[in-house]
Amino acid sequence: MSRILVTSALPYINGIKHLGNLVGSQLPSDAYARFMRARGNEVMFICATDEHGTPAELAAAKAGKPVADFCEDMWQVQKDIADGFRLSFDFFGRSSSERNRDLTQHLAGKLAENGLIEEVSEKQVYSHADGRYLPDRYIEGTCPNCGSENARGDQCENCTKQLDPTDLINPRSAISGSTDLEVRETKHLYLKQSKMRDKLDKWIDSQKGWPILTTSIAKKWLHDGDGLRDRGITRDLDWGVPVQYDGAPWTGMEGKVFYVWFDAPIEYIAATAEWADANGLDDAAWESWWREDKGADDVKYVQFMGKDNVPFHTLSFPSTLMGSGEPWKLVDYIKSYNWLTYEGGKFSTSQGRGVFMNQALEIMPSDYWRWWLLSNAPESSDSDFTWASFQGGVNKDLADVLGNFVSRVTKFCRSKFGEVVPEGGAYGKAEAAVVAEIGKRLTAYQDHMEAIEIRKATAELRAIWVAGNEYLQATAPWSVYKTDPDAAAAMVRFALNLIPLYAVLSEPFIPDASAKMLVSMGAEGAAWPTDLSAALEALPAGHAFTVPDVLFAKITDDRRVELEEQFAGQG
RNA sequence: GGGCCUGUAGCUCAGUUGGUUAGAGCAGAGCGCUCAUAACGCUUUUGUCGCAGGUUCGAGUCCUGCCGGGCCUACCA
Repeated sequence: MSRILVTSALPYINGIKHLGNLVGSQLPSDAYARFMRARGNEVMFICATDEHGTPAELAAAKAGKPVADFCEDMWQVQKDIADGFRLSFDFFGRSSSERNRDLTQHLAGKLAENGLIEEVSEKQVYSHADGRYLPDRYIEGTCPNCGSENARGDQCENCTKQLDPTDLINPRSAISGSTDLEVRETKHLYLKQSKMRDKLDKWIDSQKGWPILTTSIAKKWLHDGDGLRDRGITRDLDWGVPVQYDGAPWTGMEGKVFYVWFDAPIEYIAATAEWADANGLDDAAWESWWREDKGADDVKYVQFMGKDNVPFHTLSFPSTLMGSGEPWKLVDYIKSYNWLTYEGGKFSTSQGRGVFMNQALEIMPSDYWRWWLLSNAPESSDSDFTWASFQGGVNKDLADVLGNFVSRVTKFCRSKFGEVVPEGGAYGKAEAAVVAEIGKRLTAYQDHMEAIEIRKATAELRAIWVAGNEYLQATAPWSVYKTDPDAAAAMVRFALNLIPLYAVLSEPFIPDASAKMLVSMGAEGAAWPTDLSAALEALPAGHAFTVPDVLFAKITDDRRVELEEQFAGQG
């Protein structure tokens, strides 16, 4: 048994996320966490909302709410959706928590003690009309390069040229449109990541088997140009972790907060502390997951995220933890995902294109989404969501292969023997062959899950389901029953026993259906099999069960067309 | 501009350190079964492995160039 710490990238607070965000971190991390728990490991699975930064303030303003209230409301919305998708977080925290404020300030203080924080004076654009400093991308104007009138302060989308806000001709605020802008001198703290470069480089080199996507992005940042650059970790905002606090070694930082990307990953730790608080545990409980001097030395820590998050998790966050000089647990494996596209294009919040998490739950059960998304996870490259593919995957895999298997076995038994596991006959060669086949598949399935090769794992799981149908077809108990009811009884008994096995093995992907299967078979306590033969005799003759309702209703062509139209968007 | 990823059957993808007739699922075709959500099983068609060179006894796998798709490029998160 191992102790495994799993974190999913934190969803940003400003709105409801779409399916691409779900499949890029929360869903695979959940399947992994569930699998690891099922195998008997001690798992701590953490997620939280990422609440700070300019977009949150603007979203709150748009909603006409104080930002703290807005975040509290949105946290609840996201929490409910996470529950709807059966995301089994041990704790779903908030980066605006007191725990995170304290920890962020603490780590910043340590970094300062170790000479890794530098005060830099820089020029920032201030908008009088908006009453705030504007991040580069919130300034728009005419591109000096191509003349496009909608260039942003960080880059012109038309000609892709990198820009500085001061390069723009006729700059205006993207928020209010105001041209009443002023360049002000303002001081900020920088994290001297450049001093950490060699250490980070060695650390990354020492990691085995990280996805290419993860290491190549990290290496690029480490070695591109002059190498890893220092990074500003404070902002002129109201909403965030204050830079000023008791004993802070900085003056002149009043009214500033830490940059959201500095405090967000720290929330992984803080959320674990929030978990301890919520469960009435002391600090030792969460420290045993995060402090190598307090029990975390045997923890395996796995992070899940979309590829956009990789630089922060491979470089910035490790810089923070290493630079503190304290024995914080560093990540052992970073699983990163590509993007999910929608019907060949991008998901678009502004154009209402694609499916968002709340909508998804309104139209289909979570198991359907979990299965399709995970069996098509963008692991090696971007993958495309289409309604046709979704319909095909759900109908074929879930309804036909698994659902119908359960249905045909239980209904056949009911009609010939009643709703009890039948007595008589004995397992023979055919059953041994299935045990051998499933045993081989199960090993492959487990290996793929250990390696976090989710798509491959789902393919093996599916093959395990198929083995049940093959068995029935080969042995044909409906025909054997006519001449040898005892032999047929043994076949049915074996097939019925496959159902709780399938339920247990499928739980990481389709927890609701899995639970239904166990309940209908009266096998709620079924555990992950260590001995397959024994597991397939777990339901003894005479054990009562109930024929379950249809586990997965199919998606009709009409419904699919309807959904295609409903989600086509305006764009 | 630079960097990374990617291009394998109609579709979605596997193909380990280069090694015998290139695989799976879906879709198509045929057969079988009739317990079941017209479900299941078996058999089966299709590939100049993006293009052009090169290395090698041998390349989908390595090298070079080109073409196509995607992503990143540090103040959105």
